[in-house]
Amino acid sequence: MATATRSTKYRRQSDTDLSRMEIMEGAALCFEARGYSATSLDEVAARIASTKGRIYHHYASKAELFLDVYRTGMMMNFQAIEPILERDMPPIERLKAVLKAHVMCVIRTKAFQNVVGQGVDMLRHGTMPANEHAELRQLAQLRDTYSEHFSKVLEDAMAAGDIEFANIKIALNSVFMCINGPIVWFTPRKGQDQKEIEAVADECVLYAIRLLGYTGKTP
Amino acid sequence: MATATRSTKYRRQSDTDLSRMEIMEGAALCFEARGYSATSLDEVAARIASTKGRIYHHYASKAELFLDVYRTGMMMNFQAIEPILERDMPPIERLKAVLKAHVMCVIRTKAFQNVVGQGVDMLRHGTMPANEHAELRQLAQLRDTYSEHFSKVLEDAMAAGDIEFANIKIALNSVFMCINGPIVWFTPRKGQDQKEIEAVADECVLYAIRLLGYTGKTP
DNA sequence: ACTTGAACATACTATCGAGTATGTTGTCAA
DNA sequence: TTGACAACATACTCGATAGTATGTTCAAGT
Repeated sequence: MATATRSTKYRRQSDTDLSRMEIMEGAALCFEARGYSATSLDEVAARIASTKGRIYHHYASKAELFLDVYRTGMMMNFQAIEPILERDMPPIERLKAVLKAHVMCVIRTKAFQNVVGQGVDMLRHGTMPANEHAELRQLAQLRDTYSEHFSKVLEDAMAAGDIEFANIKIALNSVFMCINGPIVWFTPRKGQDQKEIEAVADECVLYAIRLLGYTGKTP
Repeated sequence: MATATRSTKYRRQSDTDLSRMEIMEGAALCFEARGYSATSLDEVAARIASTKGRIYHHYASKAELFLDVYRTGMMMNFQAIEPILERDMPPIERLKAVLKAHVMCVIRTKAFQNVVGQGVDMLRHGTMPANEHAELRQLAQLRDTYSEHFSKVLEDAMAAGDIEFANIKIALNSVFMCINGPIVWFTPRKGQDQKEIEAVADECVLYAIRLLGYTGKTP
């Protein structure tokens, strides 16, 4: 019986997760298109051919839904780069690989990454109700951790003499602006296959490492 | 009498412009902080220690106010770079100068530039009431013209052999992401003088031209 | 002095959307 | 089979805010 109960529980949990993911995907698209506050939950519901009741069954508030999309977007980023951080390779190659993985991830999860950006802004400007503000701060720490990973990779490559920059804060910000660019300007074309997308990503990575003073050869 | 009438008219026009500018500055700060739709006109009014009545005396709608801020932001950009475009100088130097001027301008007019960004997004995603949509398109054309100026400067520098890139659209987008970065991440410190701000701008420009393959010497 | 109109402020309306309360359906366990 | 509960849908409430209608002030023209 214990087994039966547990399997049931798991299946249900799985169903719930699926439903929440569907809601999040609709929400991410709406938030991306119109921004957090301009998006009504009725719109989100309509996008997934459903109703507001379903959303409120899974989320206590609009803010919680937003935060879940935010968190999920960050998780996608971590999953994209963490395997590479553990691999043993020359710093400059790791840098390239991490940048590439990030760009590919943001292109694939564009809507979610846009929400992440909105979340960062929200914290910066201190909007959003006070009760959810705490979770927003927590998520911002997650973002800082993510940023720290890049800092490390940058410093390693710097120490190896492959790149050079003056102020690491400005350099890192500029790199992020560059590799996050597709979130803003990338629009998927019809019939655009994986190869073409990779070509775009490669060019972004090229510009990002050039920005860091990489010349293509180790002098 | 004609003279008197005209001088009166001018003074009044000047007063009106001043009042509108004050409203726009408050609006720009609010829109930057909370986004277009999350910003109420009561907030904007409060920020300039005034009331909604004053805003509606000068603007027919919230959208019109937004569009005026947008337009003003673009004008600021044009005024920053146009003198340089007319100067006679080597392409690479002109490129550097234009980038520097742009960065200084966005730092100085941060809130307005943020609104410009929101306006671009709005057009891209087709939000905003249909009647104002036309003017939004018009403003987007202004933005395209601005972008065209940079394209020209890039191509000249490319022809002179000072920089090189694969796809000009991606390169230009990346450059813009980089030099518009301060709109997102720059926060003015107290007691930060002009010199320090220029140092930040210079570093942004450095990264932007590096991104374009500039090595510092003409090979 | 008095009229006029610009430049506001004040007081109100009407709508939209977040949140809630309640109803319906299907599934599983006992 | 029935009771319970998850997973929704439907139907409401209520506060916030864009927009409007009206009142007030003051400076300039006559």
